[in-house]
Amino acid sequence: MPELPEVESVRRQLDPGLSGRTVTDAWYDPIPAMPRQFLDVERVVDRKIHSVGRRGKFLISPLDEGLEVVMHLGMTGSFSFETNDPYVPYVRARLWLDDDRVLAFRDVRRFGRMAVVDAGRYEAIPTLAMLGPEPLSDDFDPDEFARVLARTKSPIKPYLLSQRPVAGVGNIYADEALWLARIHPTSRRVGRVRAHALHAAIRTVLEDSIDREGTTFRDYVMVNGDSGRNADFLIAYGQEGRPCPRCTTSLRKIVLGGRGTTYCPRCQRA
DNA sequence: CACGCCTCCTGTGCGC
DNA sequence: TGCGCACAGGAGGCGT
Repeated sequence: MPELPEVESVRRQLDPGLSGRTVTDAWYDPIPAMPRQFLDVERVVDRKIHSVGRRGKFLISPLDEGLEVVMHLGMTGSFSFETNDPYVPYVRARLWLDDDRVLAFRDVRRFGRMAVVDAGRYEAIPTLAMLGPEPLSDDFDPDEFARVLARTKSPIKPYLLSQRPVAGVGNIYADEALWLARIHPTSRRVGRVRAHALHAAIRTVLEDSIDREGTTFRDYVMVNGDSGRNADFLIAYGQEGRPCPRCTTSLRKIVLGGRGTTYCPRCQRA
């Protein structure tokens, strides 16, 4: 569930707590079944964290010595600074800091990831290596977006989820943006005009959600434990059977690329 | 080589 | 009440 607005909200709380801190020790839960969940994490020890940045859904922190730590929340990941609470289940990794605080990475489903890499070397993280432009930056250009969409034969929604045409859009905001731009999720031909509408819609739904600190259904919380406030504002995602706010047609749910997909069959034309 | 499908993981909620 | 199963959806990998 963490998509760009949720990761950005986490980043904003993580940055002041981690910037300038040196990691004094690191631990992670070694899972034979998922050997790639943690990659070279021990290299973070004795390194100073300069800042906490973000690309798409990835948190990226520059360290000393030309290193970076790359973190991904997966489906259920969350960060917190440990307190004296008796027992917090599903903590998969901990970083001890030089101000005596301990950063805990909690992740029920183990889809999250943490890796230390040479800065900018993302061969071990293919989605990051192929990541599309940052949607809220000038790198996300409407005309270029239209050209990229024109080149693919994939249905638009699964293509958005690939992170290649634009970074950070997941299942929730794909449904929201497609609804706003009036594009059918299975559409294989998105022309220039609709590409421009989708470009604007993606920015709108992401910015609005960031303003509300993300969408919480169950697992997503920020570093301070608070939930995001965007769930009450969703129009399409999870709203199957409710009337479309534009045309009152009942919203329909289908499975597309293995993902639940909700849209308005009347105003989102194929 | 782009694309579509399966898999990883675990808790939840539903139908029977 | 209990059981079994579909479902949730991030990204990685593999077959076509």
